[in-house]
Amino acid sequence: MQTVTIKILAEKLKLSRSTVSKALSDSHEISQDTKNRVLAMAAKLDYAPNPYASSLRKKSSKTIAVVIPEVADSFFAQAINGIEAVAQDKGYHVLIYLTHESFLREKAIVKDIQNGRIDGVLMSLSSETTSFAHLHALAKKGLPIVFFDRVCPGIPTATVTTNDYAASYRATQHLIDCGCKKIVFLAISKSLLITGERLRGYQQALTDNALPFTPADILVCKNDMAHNNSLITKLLAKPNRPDGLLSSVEKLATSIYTVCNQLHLSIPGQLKVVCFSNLQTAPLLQPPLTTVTQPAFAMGNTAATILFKALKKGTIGLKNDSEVIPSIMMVRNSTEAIGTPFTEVAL
Amino acid sequence: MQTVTIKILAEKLKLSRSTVSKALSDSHEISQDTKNRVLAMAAKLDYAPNPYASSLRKKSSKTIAVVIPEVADSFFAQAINGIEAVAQDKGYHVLIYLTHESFLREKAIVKDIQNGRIDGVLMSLSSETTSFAHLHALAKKGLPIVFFDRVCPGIPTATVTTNDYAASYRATQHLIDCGCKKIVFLAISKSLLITGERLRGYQQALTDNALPFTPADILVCKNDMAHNNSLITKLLAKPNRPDGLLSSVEKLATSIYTVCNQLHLSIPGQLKVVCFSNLQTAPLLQPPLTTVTQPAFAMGNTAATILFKALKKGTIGLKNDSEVIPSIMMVRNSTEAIGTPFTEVAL
DNA sequence: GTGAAAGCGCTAACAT
DNA sequence: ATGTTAGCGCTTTCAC
Repeated sequence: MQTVTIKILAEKLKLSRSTVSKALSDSHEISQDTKNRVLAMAAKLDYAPNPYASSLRKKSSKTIAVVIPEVADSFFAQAINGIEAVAQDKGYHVLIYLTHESFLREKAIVKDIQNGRIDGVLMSLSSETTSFAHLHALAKKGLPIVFFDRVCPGIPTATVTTNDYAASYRATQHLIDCGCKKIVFLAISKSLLITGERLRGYQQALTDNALPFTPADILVCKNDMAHNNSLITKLLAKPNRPDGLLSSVEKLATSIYTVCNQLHLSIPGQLKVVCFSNLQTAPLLQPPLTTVTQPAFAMGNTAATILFKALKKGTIGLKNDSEVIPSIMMVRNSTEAIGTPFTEVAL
Repeated sequence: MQTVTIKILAEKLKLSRSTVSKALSDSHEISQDTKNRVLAMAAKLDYAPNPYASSLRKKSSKTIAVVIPEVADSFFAQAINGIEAVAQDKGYHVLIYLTHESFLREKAIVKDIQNGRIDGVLMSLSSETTSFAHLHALAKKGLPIVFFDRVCPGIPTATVTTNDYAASYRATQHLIDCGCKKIVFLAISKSLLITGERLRGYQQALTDNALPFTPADILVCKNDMAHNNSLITKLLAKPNRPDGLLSSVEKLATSIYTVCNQLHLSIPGQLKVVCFSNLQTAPLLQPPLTTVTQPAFAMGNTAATILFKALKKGTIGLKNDSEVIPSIMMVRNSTEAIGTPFTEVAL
């Protein structure tokens, strides 16, 4: 089966290729009459332009890359929806790359997209990433990058984050208000900026309430559920176990609840729990989980909007502007006694 | 900044472009010595091949499209992981397109990927899709397609599904075994083949147990949570409300639980619930949810494997083979009294 | 308003 | 083993 090209259209219409090309892109130098004829023939023959020929020539591909750790995570899934909404609107294609929290994969992916395949990048770092040479190399190519959520330090470009420090401070304060004396902070990385911010908020709240803090109050988990479950089991089986947990990672909520079930620890009676999480099912868990809910859709949407604006203007490199979209705390029964009405706290 | 091309490499090395090209692709007609020199220079100048030039010339792009309804859904998120694992392994890129259950979007997307941008398609239909002309057009172009989960009838190509009929029969039987006399079946579409299969299993189980069935026992929901909640509220507020629900869609579990909370209906006391769902949090809900869990990762993985096999062989069109990977039923407290141990049922 | 011609960067015949 | 040449399909000067 013969693929229909501009050349074929031109022959059928007894026009030159350039005229057909211009007509298809609605150039003002082509008469309306000719445009109509060309469009009609294109429709009739079901002509579809070859995107690679076009990209090669124009040095732009109408494609962006989204590089994220996971897709089976409510935050990133919702962020993708936000990105996709803008992309479909602007006629862009979205290549999705998953690092699975692996630094090596991230490096390989970043290297792989440096060759002109894409016009821009939306990215959230892997939890393992502590060196940034691969990203500096990417930025140096002049490829527009917008980091969202897990941003990269030291690269002068646009970022979209939420108010991690304030949210974490507020969540910790809430645990303290609920009577917690010993709160452990859970993370999956020590290096991510976002972890640092959340940790800082947590520590400041402790300090402001004259509560002690020791490095042992930070539990660093991995991207491995079995391993995390055993870490958390160890933590909660101790005689001097904490009476509050602040998890900076959505996926750890599952581990915490599972372990508490196994140990017959009651939430919130013996342990109060707050989790940074966008889980749809948070209100339906046993007990309903108090969450810091991030504006995932909006963050993806905003990041994409910034990127497309830069692409449109043809800016080489992006302004160093940082959007911050606030999170919301949803107070539920994992921190307060049964019967307390649900409260939503702006941050 | 000058992008490094084969031409530049050739000039620096005082070789011809074709020699460099062949050396880079490790052709046997090039001496080891030359290969080494070329590779060294390529590394030194940080040469990256232009994928569009290559795609244009070779008429293959090392890119596949994944067309699915949603990404914020455990089944599809896990399926993507399965697909991505194979794609990364084979060096393919993955374009993700979301239909959001809209037929119009699906048509637009399918049209958009028909132009040689991609080498193959993995697809799961939108719930609105009832006409298949756009997909026949796609198939006619000779583009390899593998349908998974929500397959398209009438297109002779490979498919990957789970044992929907058997799973649904077994789940219904389980509800009946738990004492249900009036079971309502929830779906988001009447047209999807998969819905039909699940409905068939449900009806057969009713018949085999001499239970009546009326069309009113099917509740067709939409892609709109507020609307679904009100539909389900209407269903459960009736005096002759059902005593069992079989939901063929993951996202409806949230609605069912939310409505039951509002109506103070106890699960499983007054209503027993089974849901086709891959939710990680199913065991942690109040009460733990009995699910039919689909092999999402394996289905994505298998679909991708079949596609890549076809791409490798250069088969025009795919064999009409259908893989079926069984689901598992996880019996939890939404169907059985508290205290009953968790049971896993092979299907 | 239309056409001729060059070239994006790469690959694959076909020489040598 | 290396080089010459043509061309993938499209866009874009530049000429008429």
